[in-house]
Amino acid sequence: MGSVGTALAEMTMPQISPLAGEPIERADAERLAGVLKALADPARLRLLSLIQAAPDGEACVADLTSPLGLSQPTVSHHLRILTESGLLEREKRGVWAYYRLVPASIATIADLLTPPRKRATKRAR
Amino acid sequence: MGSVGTALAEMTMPQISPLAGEPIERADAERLAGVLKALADPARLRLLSLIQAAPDGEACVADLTSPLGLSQPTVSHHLRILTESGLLEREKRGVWAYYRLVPASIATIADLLTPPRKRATKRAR
DNA sequence: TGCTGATATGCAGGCGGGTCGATGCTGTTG
DNA sequence: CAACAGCATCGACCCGCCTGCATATCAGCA
Repeated sequence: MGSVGTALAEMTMPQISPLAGEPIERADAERLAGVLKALADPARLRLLSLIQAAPDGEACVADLTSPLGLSQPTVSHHLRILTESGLLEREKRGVWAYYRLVPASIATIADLLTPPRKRATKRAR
Repeated sequence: MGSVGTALAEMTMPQISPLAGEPIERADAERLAGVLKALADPARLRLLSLIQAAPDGEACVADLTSPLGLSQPTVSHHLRILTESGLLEREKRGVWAYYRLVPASIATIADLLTPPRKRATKRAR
């Protein structure tokens, strides 16, 4: 396991909003940008949308290639990026790999992007 | 003026959420991805953060180059992208160009990314 | 055991984007 | 009017990413 691409969905979800209080630092900006980069792709947005709208809120790769019009390796690639960003979770049942949303992650991003109008931003310290 | 890069901040703000209801279409995905691409950059996130934290909620280019550690043309480039995405607005006073946030735009993005947990999402059909 | 099907990975091509230096433009100042 | 300062644009370089093809891996099945 000396390689690089395994189990990194840990430090992905940032905590500091760029829209509340003092300017964010470089490291926080890069982490938030990383998750936003995962979102900022039409194919991946459609993947999230397709999975969310799937019968049980889950879908496997074969169900997604046709609606997207992309090849199977490309779809796997996008699903991998979304999973490593913490936006999707993967469960392998038999030969199929089922992907489903992680609502908390997306909610966190939405929260960070919400200006301090209605959210309290928890400035309680 | 037959060029391409002028006054495009019109069809930028999307309306359809990828996380509520039926799958989004390709065009909507591309528009939302466009705005997210504008956000998905550390320098631009820090720019938004710096402007938001500025004394009157506004800042000019010269105030932003030093904290970012980027050259003035690069900062102008990022500000241009943010402005064309509808996230910033520009007001030129004399020689200075003052940029400020457009909270409604960012709130729209945050709203589209909010899963139908707390938001009503208008599932009325 | 050997085969088929579903998924992941390697590799390569092509395009878009971030960055900087140089330059042009405009408004201010002496 | 001349010099200067702030900002935008241009051209260029380089890196990362999206995509597909080929291939490897793994589970189920005859």
